[in-house]
Order: sequence, then structure tokens, then C-alpha cells
Amino acid sequence: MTASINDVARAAGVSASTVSRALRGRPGVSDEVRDQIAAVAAQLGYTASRSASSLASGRTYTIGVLVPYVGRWFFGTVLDSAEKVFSAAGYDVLLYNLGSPETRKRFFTKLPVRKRVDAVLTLLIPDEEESAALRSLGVPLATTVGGIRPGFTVVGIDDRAGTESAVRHLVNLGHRRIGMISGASGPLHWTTPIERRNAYLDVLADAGIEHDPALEADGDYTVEGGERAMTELLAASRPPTAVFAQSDEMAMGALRALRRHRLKAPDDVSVVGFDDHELADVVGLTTVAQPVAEQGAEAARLLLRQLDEPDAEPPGHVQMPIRLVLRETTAPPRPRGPQ
Amino acid sequence: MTASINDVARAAGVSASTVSRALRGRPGVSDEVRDQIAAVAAQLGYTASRSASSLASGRTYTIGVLVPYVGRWFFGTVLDSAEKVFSAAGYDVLLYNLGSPETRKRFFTKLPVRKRVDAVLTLLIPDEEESAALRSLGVPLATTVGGIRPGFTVVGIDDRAGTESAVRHLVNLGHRRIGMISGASGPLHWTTPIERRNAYLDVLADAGIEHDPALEADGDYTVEGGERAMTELLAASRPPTAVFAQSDEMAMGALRALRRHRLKAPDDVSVVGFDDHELADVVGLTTVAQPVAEQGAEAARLLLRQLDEPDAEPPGHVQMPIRLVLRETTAPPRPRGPQ
DNA sequence: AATATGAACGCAAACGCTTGCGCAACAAGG
DNA sequence: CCTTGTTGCGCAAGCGTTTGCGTTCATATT
Repeated sequence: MTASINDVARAAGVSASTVSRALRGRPGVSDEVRDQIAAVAAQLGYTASRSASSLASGRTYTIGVLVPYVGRWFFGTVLDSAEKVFSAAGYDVLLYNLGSPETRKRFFTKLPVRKRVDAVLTLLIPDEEESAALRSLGVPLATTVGGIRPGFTVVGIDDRAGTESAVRHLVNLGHRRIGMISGASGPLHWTTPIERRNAYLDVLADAGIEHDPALEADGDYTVEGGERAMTELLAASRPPTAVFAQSDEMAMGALRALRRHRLKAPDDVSVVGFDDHELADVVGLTTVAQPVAEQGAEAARLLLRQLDEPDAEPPGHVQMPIRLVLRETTAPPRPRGPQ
Repeated sequence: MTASINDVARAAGVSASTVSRALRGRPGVSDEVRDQIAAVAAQLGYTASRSASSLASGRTYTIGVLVPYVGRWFFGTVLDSAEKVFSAAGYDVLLYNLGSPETRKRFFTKLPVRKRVDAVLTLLIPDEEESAALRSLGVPLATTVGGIRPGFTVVGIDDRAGTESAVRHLVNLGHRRIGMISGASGPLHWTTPIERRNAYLDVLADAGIEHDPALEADGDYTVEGGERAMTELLAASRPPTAVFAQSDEMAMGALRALRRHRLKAPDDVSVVGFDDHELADVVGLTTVAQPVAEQGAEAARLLLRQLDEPDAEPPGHVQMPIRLVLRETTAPPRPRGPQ
């Protein structure tokens, strides 16, 4: 039905091999013949069959991208920017949405990307077994989330520094009762919540503030979870005057909880988030900004480089800058009556 | 390097054809042989090469999904749900992020999905030429956005009814000066903004309100655009007391503009959006909710059905329900001094 | 003038599957 | 006992490319 390489060859009066070489810019074809073949191909609307060429060459020109939730802003944004880099380089993106445990399990046992992709970018944290499965593919691997893993190129941020800037900001405003909404319930291989928690504890210790476990709550990295967590914190015998949320989505949930309690940020409670979500600006959320799209693009670029130079040492870990963005949800604690 | 079908055949003492039939559940294989082959295949970690099988069979078990911006909530959500349906049915998803004119143009001229996908789901509105290019692929086509197009299965909502419910709500609250933030600057083939505008005008006419062109502004479907548009409306000689935004993102931009002007919703201006964005709840935005994820899932299901029953008449247009969600950004207009 | 050199191209063998067809073997029907 | 089916399997021909090798022919080298 659609034109094949042989149709082009016949129409151009050459062999299929010449067509193949001509169209892919390989040497061994004179300029006149090359131009003529290009013209014929264009006229016939010929596009090489990816299946056939990857079968023959072993190269698929396809990248597998593994994502827990495409719909969430962070992942969507990373995916968006990574895809642009890949497609600009002539690679297609095969998307796997592995949010639910079943699909995830099926993916890693069947490994449908085998012989189908030239590299894998994973936005979810594989456990030991899953990492091994991915390594068994024998292709370059990268990720934009979580700690260092052998065999993976990881591009991330300095979670510790980011957290420190956020919590120090609260301390400097004069807060002493500083709560945290974390996202610890995920898989254990996920080092980010742990690093952020440690940094939080260190800043408190540095400031001579005693840590109160009642001021920590789990927000599951979702808006609803953040709301629940904030509600929990407000119910403490001595609620916090400021809260650091490990993600903007949880921070927004916290803001909603405050509204439901007829409280306001920053008048009653200061809130600072993490990420600089697209809508953080809209709700006036103070937050520590990380370059999300850039991380996706950078990870994509590093993968492409590994494909171009298979022998070069793969980069292990690159860090991108963060910065605190001051908006309207943080302020000094309101002077209270009797402590 | 990795096991091929012949390795399995040899290890199981049968021919490659039998392995192929056995593993894909085709008839012509006895149960014992089938089980034994399955065991051998599992032990060897065999997965059929997609390239080879699609080359041989013509079926790719891959769906192409075309998206303007993966990072935007609406598209990310549709993509998320559609992918789940596809992968559950054993199909992979090839993602094309076609936001910029250049990538879009390149996609439609080179048509890299040719011979690579069994169907296409497009979340962007193809123009006439692009539609023709897609139809030339000879595979089922579907979309979740925009008006009816020949050859495409479209699942959408009743834009007119949704808009009417939003604007009537404002009218019923007593508003007479009702502005609209639209998103008309997109491609012309995109009927949604037009339908919504018509519905808006009709409701006004119905209520005996004269239309004031100064109360319309373009928000480009983005937060920033919404902010600009609202700023524009506020600068009118007689600013609106209520605004209908054609998307929640623009509505959120409008809210931000209000904050910047030291105005509040709904005290100074009522705002109603469209979509029921994930965070509409967080900012308390009144909006007309559409089932975004369901639309993606439904479109995916309809495509799969067409693949299963190639002879059946493809469904033309299915509509999903909408409903007005009342939150905290709408209220009766504040009684003013001298009109 | 004879030979070596390289560029331009064709031949044919893969790549790893699917599938129509043929051929046994065995069961059932007359 | 001979047909007629049916079931289970192997053979081999594709599917549309890529690529190592061989051939041809023009040009450069002695």
C-alpha cells in the first residue's frame, strides 16, 4: 500500500542499498544520485519503516520513558521537556505510565521495552530488582528523581540546600514552632524525603530549636494529603506557626486546610513549599524553586550523548541550582498573647 | 545476545512457528506443548522483538498520541488516563509533543508514525491538511478536543450547555456586567472557544443584557494570559462585576490579577472558570467541571474497539456530562453607590 | 601503457518474527 | 478396510530494511 524502499529504488533506477545509503546520508553515493533519490522519495511520500530498519540495524531510535503519574505537574513537565530534546534529535518516545502496582509489576516482568528502545529515562525510582531488570536491557539509563543508583545517570537538585534555605527563611522570620509536611510513604528507595527531613532537623538544631515530633505529618505528595497533614498539625496541642511542605502540591493542600479552618497564611500560619509549581505563583506561595523542565531536558541530553559516544564514561550525577522564591505565604509569626 | 524465537524453539524441541503460535495463544498447538514452550520461554527470559513481529504481521500494537503540551494539566490528565487503557490492552504509547510550530510541521511532513502505529489519538486540532495526512495513515483516529471532523472519532462535552450553566449562574446572582476571558487566539479549526462565546452571548441576550465588547478579552488559555485579560477588563471604563473564563487556568490568572489590584473574589468581582482543574478546589474557584480523565479513557476505548472490529462503523461523536461546581469565587454583586 | 587506488554502486545475506500451506497421524464414518 | 475430517506441527516464503563484500569504472601513479 505505502511505498517501500524498493519502489523508490525502481523509480530512481538504482538499487535498494543505494536508496538506503542516500536517504540516511551515508557515504558512497554521488551527489547527483543522492539528490535524485531524495526527489523521488519525496514525490512518492516514502518514509522508511521503523520496524524494518530497527530489525535490520538494531537501532530503534526510540527512548523509553517511565513515569508514575503523567497527570502530575512535576512529571508532566519533565516529560514535556525531555520529549522535546529527544524528538529534536530524531528519537521517538515510548511512554509507560507505571503508577499502579499492577502495571508496574507487569512492566518489569515482561519488560516490553526489550529490543524496542535505545535508552531509558525513568521518572520513578526502581527498587533493586527493577534496577537490575533495567540494566539487563543493556542500554543507557537516566533518571531525574531520587538518589544515586549504580548504572544510572541522575540529574537532580541539592535537596539539602533547598530545604535549608526554606527552613532557615522561617527561622529568620522568627518562627520557633516549625512544622513539616513530608511525603515519606513512598517506596523506600526514594531518598528525597529523607534528605529533606534531615536538612530540616539540622536547621532546627542549628537554631537551637527543640524538635517536636508532633509537628511532622505525612502528606503523600498530593494536595489531599497535604490538606490532611495540615489538619493534623493544627490539631496539635501547640500547633505550628509555620510549616515547610516538601512539595508545592502538599503546600497547596495545607493552604486549603487553613482556609477551611478560617485561618490565613501568613497571618496565622506561614507556609513554604518546594518545587515552584506552575500555579504556586497564583496562590502566592513562597517556595524553593527547582528547574523542573531543565532537569528533564538535561537528562535527555545526557542520554543522547551516551548514545552518540558509547565508549565515553557515562556521567554519574549532575546537580541543578535551586533558589528560594519569596511570595506571600510567609511572614513573621503574629505576636501572641500569653505564651 | 538476548534470546530469539529460534533459541526457544531449539530448547523446546519444536519449530519456531509453533513457538510463535503457542506464545500468542493461536490455535494449532496442543496444551502440553504450549505449556512446555511457555516454561522454556520464561526460563530464557524471552520476549518477542516488537520490530520483527510488526514487520512480519503489520500490526504494531502501538498507538500514537499527539499532544500540544504534555505539561498542561488538561493534556497531561487525558494522556495519563488514555495510556492506562492502552497499556491494559497490551498496546504501547508513542508520544509526540507537538507544541511548537516547527516540530508540528516536521511531524506532519515526515509522518514518523507511518507503519509504526495501529491508531492515533490526537489532542491537538489538526487543520485540513494535517487531517488528510493522518487519514492517509489508514488507521483509526480519535480526538478529545474540538469539533467534529470527518474520519475522526471525537469524544467531548457539550460546550454550549457548560457555558450556559456558568453564565446563567452569574446572571441569577444578579450580575449585569459580565465579562468573558476567552482563548480565541488558537488555530481557527478549534471550535470550542467559538461555541463557548456564542453560548455566552445567547445567555446575555436571553437575560436582556446588552453585550459590551469591552468586556471581552483574550487569555490565550494560559495563566499569564488570563492575568493580562483580567487586567485589561479592569481598565475598562465600566469594569465587569463578574467574569466567565473559558478555562480554569485563565480564571486563576484572573484571580491573580485581582489580587494585584487589591481586589477580591467574589467581593469585588465574581469569577467562574471551566474545567475543574485539579487545583480549582485549592483556590476555591467556581467552575464547570468536565470529566477530563474519563474523556481520555473513553477515546482510548473507542479506538481499541475499532481495532478489534475493523468492519464496524466507527462512532462519530460522543458527549460526556458536565456540571457546575459552586465554590467561593462567585457571589451576588456588591451593592454600589450611584450607578 | 600497465597498474594501483578509490569512489560509486549492486548483490545477497541477514535481522526475528508471522502465516499460508503441506504433511503426518489419528479418529470417526461408511 | 478405505475414505474423509480433524488436529498438531514443520517448511519456507515473506515483511522492509541495513550492511559486508564484490564489481565496475574513472582517475591517479609509476
